[in-house]
Amino acid sequence: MAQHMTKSIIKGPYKPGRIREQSRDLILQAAQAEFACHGFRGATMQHIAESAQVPKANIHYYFTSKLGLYGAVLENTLNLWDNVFNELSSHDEPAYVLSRYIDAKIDFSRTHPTASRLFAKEMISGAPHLSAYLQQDYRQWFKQRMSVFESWVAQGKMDNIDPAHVIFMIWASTQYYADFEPQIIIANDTEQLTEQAFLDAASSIKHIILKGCGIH
Amino acid sequence: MAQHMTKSIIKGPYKPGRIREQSRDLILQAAQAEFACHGFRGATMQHIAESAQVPKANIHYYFTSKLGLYGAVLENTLNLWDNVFNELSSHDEPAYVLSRYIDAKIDFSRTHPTASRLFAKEMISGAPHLSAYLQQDYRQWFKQRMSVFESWVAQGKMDNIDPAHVIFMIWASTQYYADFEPQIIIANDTEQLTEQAFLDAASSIKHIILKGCGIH
DNA sequence: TCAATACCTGTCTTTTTAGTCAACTTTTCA
DNA sequence: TGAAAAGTTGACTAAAAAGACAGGTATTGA
Repeated sequence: MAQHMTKSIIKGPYKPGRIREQSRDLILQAAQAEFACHGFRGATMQHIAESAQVPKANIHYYFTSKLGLYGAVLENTLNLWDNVFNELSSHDEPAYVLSRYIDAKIDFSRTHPTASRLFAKEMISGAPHLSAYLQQDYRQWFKQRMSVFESWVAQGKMDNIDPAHVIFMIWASTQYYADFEPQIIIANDTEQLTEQAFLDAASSIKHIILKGCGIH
Repeated sequence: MAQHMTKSIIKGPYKPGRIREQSRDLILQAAQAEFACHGFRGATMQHIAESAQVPKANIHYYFTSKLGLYGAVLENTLNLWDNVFNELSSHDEPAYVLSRYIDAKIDFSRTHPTASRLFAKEMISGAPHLSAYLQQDYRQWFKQRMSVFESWVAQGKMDNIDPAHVIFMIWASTQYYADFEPQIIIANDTEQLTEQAFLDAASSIKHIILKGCGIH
């Protein structure tokens, strides 16, 4: 019992499923980095195992296969996206809504660069594992936001621009700072991107998007 | 001799190096598609061989190794970029220069989507095979264009925005239509992107960038 | 405390992969 | 035209890959 208590203090109180959750998270995190860097085919279970510092067989205890692990990583990452997506809510003032959305997207690029890269890799490969998501949640979200933009155009609150291109521009510009980091680092003559660099980027993007769309 | 002539008519006149060039191009094209879709590690020589419809051993006759082939593909693709890069030339009228550049970039996304994706994949992986290029040609090009923008700002021809972010926004927005095609296709409720769709995208991007930067 | 359950991992198998090589055919040019 | 050079390829090797599995240890709750 004394032994158990000692371990308890170190590892935290016993709880069923606690170890499972902990181990899964550890593996998922290592897998996300590996898949983001090398894509599904280029990633290896051995590398993921080494990165997570667990034996390869342990990964197969928690995940059925490489594809199953990849699916779990994608699902895990999709939940993160959702929060940022919902930031672009319905509101009367386009300037307020778009500003907040751009800030949230840039912040996501800074705090979750591997998540951004994972999706970029998947998209570039033709999104073979995301078709269900794209057809469902994403499509619905996109249509809703489109109608919000259209109402703004109708109310004369912004220029008559196809909202789809505005949304694409915001996504492209904000994700660029996560996905194309090496290019930006070299252009900026720096070692790594500071938080201030991201804030400056957000500021420039907001200026160009808002003014460019005729939003006051 | 008659046999030779017959073949000559079909295959074209004999020329030293002709076969070499033809076979290399065939393989390079198949390799570009494979690397663009699956990345360096995820690509397999077997798939490239099948796609190019040559035996795998033939690839190794023309290219030293998988890495050598990848290097050749990258080099081949870099030359394409250069042409588009140089489109952003020095000129007195920012509206003219940026419009032409955005048009050229969007056209590149439409006509060379795999080239765009290849670079995107390489960048997302941390650009391990492009450091030499980034440190040399790219860095130099970037600095030159930056000074052009700065002179425009000094002359009051555009708003006082960090030019780096403007360039990044243009790149991000134009490449998005090649790299994130699946997302755009689903958002647009279409089967594939038409030339008109690219022209519309260019039009919207030009509107937002020019107006957003205060360029008349 | 003691089954029962959950968790862990070294070792093995099978498949896939990059790359080699020697025998072969086609092309070239003097 | 014929010998040298260039191009072609089926069959092979060695390494790396995903995954299976049995025999272990740790955790849990009654």
